Amino acid sequence: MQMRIFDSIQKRKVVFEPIKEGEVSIYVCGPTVYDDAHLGHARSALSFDMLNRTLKALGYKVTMAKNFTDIDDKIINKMHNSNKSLKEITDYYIDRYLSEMEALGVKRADIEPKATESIDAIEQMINSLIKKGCAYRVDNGDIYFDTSKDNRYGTLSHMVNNEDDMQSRICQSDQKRDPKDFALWKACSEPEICFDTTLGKGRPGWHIECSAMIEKHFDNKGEYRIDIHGGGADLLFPHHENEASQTRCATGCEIAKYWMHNGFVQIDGEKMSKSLGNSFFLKDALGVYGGELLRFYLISVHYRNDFNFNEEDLLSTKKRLDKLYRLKKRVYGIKSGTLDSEFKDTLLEAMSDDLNSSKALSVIDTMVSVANDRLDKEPKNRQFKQAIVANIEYIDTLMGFGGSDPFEWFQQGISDEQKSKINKLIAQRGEAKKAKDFKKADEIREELLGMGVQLMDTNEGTKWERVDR
RNA sequence: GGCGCUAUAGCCAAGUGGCUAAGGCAGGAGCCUGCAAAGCUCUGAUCCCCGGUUCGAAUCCGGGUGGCGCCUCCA
Repeated sequence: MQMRIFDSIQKRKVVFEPIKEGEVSIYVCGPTVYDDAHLGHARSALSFDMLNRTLKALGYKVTMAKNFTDIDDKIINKMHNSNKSLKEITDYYIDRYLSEMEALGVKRADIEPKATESIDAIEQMINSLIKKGCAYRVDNGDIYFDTSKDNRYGTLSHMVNNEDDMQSRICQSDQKRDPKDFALWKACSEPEICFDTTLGKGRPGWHIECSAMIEKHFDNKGEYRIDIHGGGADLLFPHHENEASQTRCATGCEIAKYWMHNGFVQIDGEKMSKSLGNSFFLKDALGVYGGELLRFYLISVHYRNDFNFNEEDLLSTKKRLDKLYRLKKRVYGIKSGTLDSEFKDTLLEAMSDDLNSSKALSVIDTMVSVANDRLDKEPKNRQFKQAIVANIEYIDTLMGFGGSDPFEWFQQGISDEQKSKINKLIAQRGEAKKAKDFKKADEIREELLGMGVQLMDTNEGTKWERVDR
């Protein structure tokens, strides 16, 4: 089975062909750690987590890098406003980011470089750019990249720059030779945020870190440095354009063979922003809905499309995931058996087609439906039950959901004390039912429903789930 | 102003030239059940509008209209 991905540069789906047979190198732009992660960070992380899992499932040896930008104007502002050190701020947000990503089931990257720990590579790359005449220093000590030296600048994003228009946007005091030029190195003197290097005292610009980190951590020496470079759709220009240009000028190589960009997240049809006051922090959403549901919801839309986050949709999507867990309850305690190869192939094929997670979910829906039907007809077919267990395990591995305990899933947020009360009432109802006192049995059922507990009489006895109304 | 994305049933959402346009939620009918719930079965779309290309288009091209994004820090 081959992997097909949509390459942002060619603007079409292409068959993925790795630089090295059987291996894939991926670099994804990570967050600037000056604030809590929002749903957009989650979307990006999930998109490339799916890529990672799918490539691994196809048998590739994947090396994935995701950086942390831990030196930046916004962080420095926060430092000045909060009286905290740079490291206190960045450590705090890196920790939070990692634990929130874990809650979403995002696998850790193999390499997690930080800008402040890559100064050597950054310095080396800037020096090399200066040597080649692709960078220049201005009066205040800042160093800029000279975009005019790269005749392929703009070929990545296809941005045609309108000079007249650009004029209005640049700051008058800027000493750039061309509006498109960007800072590689910002001179400064504040000790905590400056690095003493052969470039002078200063700190790196944003774009250079990714190029430098890729040089540092990946060692392909051919035409391309890495296989796939990913990030949010907004990064295509100027960030990725600049990265590509720097690497091209410094090394003569292209930075990445393929580029992938995930779509945006909107909230109730509006762009997320603090000023709008819409709750978009991942921590808030995780607190209310939990990581697994959030993951399931966010991957229900193809990664390249924009995502409109909406609580109503999220809750109807939960019912879809519930169905998987009800099936899991039906095979509870059964040992895993042989995976249904047709199911596995169909699911993996959907994901191999440019991460068509929407289609993958529909493949799972069908598996659940077929399994329920057959379990109704053959309730004692142990081998079939074992296959279902294996199927669900495979879903967990490839898609990253379905791995929780099915009873816990439906009983989240209910204390042991409440549970014993519920069980007592269920037992009482059982007695009433046995005595054919249906009036009393129904009263108890109503009482439980009032407590948010829905009963289900099954062959294996009465089960219950928490219901949200 | 420049560049680009998008428009599929009440809602969410796949499909990008050709059998009956996936799947989920909501709704309706049935089976099952003491009754429910769950589960299963059945049930819904001339694919934004107008032209064009083609034997054939939701799918390609042109023009509208609506929504959105990037061009400034941004996932």
